[in-house]
Amino acid sequence: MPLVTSIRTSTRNRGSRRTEILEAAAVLFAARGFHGVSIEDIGSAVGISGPALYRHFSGKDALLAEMLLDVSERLRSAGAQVVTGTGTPDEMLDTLIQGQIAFALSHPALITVHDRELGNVAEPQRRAIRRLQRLYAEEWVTVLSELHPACPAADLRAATHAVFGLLNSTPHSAGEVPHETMAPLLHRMARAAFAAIVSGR
Amino acid sequence: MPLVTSIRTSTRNRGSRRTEILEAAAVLFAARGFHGVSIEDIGSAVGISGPALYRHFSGKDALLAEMLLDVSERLRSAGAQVVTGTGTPDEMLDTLIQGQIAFALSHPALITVHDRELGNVAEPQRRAIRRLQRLYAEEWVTVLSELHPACPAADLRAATHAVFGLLNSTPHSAGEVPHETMAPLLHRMARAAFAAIVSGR
DNA sequence: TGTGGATGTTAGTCATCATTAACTGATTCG
DNA sequence: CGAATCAGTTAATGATGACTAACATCCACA
Repeated sequence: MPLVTSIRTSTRNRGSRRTEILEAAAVLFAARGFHGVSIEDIGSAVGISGPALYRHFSGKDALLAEMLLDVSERLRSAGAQVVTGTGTPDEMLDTLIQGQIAFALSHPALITVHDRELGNVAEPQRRAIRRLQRLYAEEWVTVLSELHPACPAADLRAATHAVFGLLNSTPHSAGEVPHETMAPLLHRMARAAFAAIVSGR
Repeated sequence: MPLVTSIRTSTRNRGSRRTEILEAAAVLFAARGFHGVSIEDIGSAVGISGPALYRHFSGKDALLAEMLLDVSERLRSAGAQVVTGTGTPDEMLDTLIQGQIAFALSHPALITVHDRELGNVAEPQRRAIRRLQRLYAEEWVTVLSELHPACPAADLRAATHAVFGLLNSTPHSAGEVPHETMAPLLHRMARAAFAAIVSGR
């Protein structure tokens, strides 16, 4: 019995509820972990209550899976666009870094959930998410390998994950520094970290 | 009815069971999150079953709290020793980085739990853990502020957390590269990242 | 020798939670 | 105007899980 009858006039607001739920769930999952959040919690965060979620998702697991799949896909496709496009490897790396920073700063909860909760996704979709994550990381590694041809790919992979850790730290140290300061700071640190890969003492 | 009667001869192995439990729990918490692990899971991981844990800890919450308190305390005290000792700021920073890397490489599960699960600790002890974490970070900031006197403390704090993210990434990208390669790589990247704090383009 | 404490065990208990059922009001569209 | 579909609601249901109770061993030691 929705007391507030739909304010939205027409077109039925396609999918807005789904994304609204996904966003609220991301914040809750980031704060308390997947198993620490109940269906009722998520529902009441968007003003509906409990089992109404099943009108939009087939279950809690499916909700998490879709969230992670969506994030992984967005990152990977943004990355692919960079690598496909024109530019020197150096410029590509800058663009990749900038994209990751922009995403981490604007969707901190999603980033947090993204690298914490994969273990709670069941096997059919787990593999798909892992694959997208791997593809995304491989794009970074490909660019890096042009800048450091002598460096073993395994090291480049490790360095990439380390820089992901650096860039994704924003959700944890959030609020203290404005984005306009944070973004260039992180960018410089990431560039410098990559430049230090070379094993020259 | 312990079929295997105590192999340990004497002195009752003070507290060995406690630490054994803490270590097993850390691995499980890191993999599936605090709420994703049951008391029964932890018990069977150390060969006892379920409620036997209550002979060692007053509850699941207390177990997590003690785990985080212990890690935070170990890191902070190691950090304090560095800062108190002699040496140039540059050397101190190297020592701090080295200590963090050594800890992250040898206790990946603890590091993971440490920066994920604070939100699941209740308020009396949450504050204590936060305090230790803050003190530890402040030690890094103090050293950094001698190297970058012109830089605002807030930026140094953000940079410190970013480097924590970089160094603590090891658990996620583990196994691919041997420690002997990983440790110096991370060290170089961390040093370079800190050197890039200076806002000079 | 036998008593007490430390450690376990198994069998409840009580809450919480994901999911399903049954039912209701609106909107759209023929 | 209906009838269908969408998007909610509240009330079960069934599992799981934290914690407690009652009971058993073993070891140290007086």
